[in-house]
Amino acid sequence: MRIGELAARAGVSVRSLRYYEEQGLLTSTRSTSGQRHYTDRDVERVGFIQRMYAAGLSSRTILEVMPCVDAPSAETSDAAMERMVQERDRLTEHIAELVRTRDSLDRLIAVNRAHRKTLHKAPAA
Amino acid sequence: MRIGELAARAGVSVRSLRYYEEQGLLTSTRSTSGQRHYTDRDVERVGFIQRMYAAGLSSRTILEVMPCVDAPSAETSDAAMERMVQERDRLTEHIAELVRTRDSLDRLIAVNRAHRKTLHKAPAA
DNA sequence: CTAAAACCTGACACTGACGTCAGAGGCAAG
DNA sequence: CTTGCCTCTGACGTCAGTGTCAGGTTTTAG
Repeated sequence: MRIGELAARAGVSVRSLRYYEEQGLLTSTRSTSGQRHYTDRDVERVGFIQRMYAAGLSSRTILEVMPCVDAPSAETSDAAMERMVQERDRLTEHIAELVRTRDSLDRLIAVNRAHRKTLHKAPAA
Repeated sequence: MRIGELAARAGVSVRSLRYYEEQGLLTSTRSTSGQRHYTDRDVERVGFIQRMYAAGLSSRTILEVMPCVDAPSAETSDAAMERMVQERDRLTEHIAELVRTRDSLDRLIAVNRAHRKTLHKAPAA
C-alpha cells in the first residue's frame, strides 16, 4: 500500500510516517518513481511506534528497542533488551506516580464536593 | 523566603517559578526593591503544579482547576470542578493506556527472553 | 487526454515548558 | 566600601513531533 493508505489505517498523518522513516523507525520499499510502499505488517508497526511515543519514549529510544521487535527470534542485542527492560521499569514508576496524582485529584474533588453539599448550593457571595 | 530558596525546596529551577507566575499559577509578594517573597505554603503549591504538569496538564488547564485548590472551602466555580473531574477521568484513561502499553512491553520482553534461552546464549551469527 | 488526487523533497512555522545570556540592581559579610 | 552572590526584566535559544506551504512528478478516474 502507499503512504496515504497506511496513514489512514494507522490513524496518523502522512507527515508523521515520513518523519518516522527519517528517524529510522520505519522503512519502505520505493517504486521506480520514488513512491513509498508498505506492507500490512507496517500498520502494526506504526501502532507500536505510536504507543511508545504515548508512553513517553523518544524517537531515539524507540529506535534502540526496535531490535526486539524486528528480530524477536534472533539473538536480540543485549543493549536493546536492557533498554527495553529499563523503559518498562520507568513506565511502571511513571504509572505509579500518575496513580498517586489521580488519587490526590480524587481527594480534592471529594473535599470540594463536601463543601458544596455543606453550602447546599448557596449562591456566590 | 526568596525565589532561590523556594526553588531549592521545591526542587525546581528559578526560571520555572518565574514562568509559573507569568502563567498565573503562582503569586508572590514583592519587596520594595521588587524581589519576590514566598510563604511555606508555596512549596506545596509548586509541588502540586509539578505533579499536574507530570500528569500532562497544560499551564492553562492547571490554571482552570486552581480555584479548587485555592478555595476548597468556598463555592468553587462549577467550571473548575467540571474541569477537574474531566482531567481526573482523562488521567484514568491515560493510566489504563499506559498499563496496556507496559503489558505489551512485558510480553515483548518475555518473548525475547524465551528465544534467548532457546538459543542458549548462542553467539551472534 | 486531461483534470483531480496523491505523492515527492525541502524547508520553515509552531507549541510549550523551560535554558541561558545580558545588563542592571539588591543585600549580607569582611 | 567592595566583593560576591542573589535577584530583576527582557529576550532569544532549544527540543521534538508535527503542520503546512511551495513547486514539481506520478497515479488514477473519467
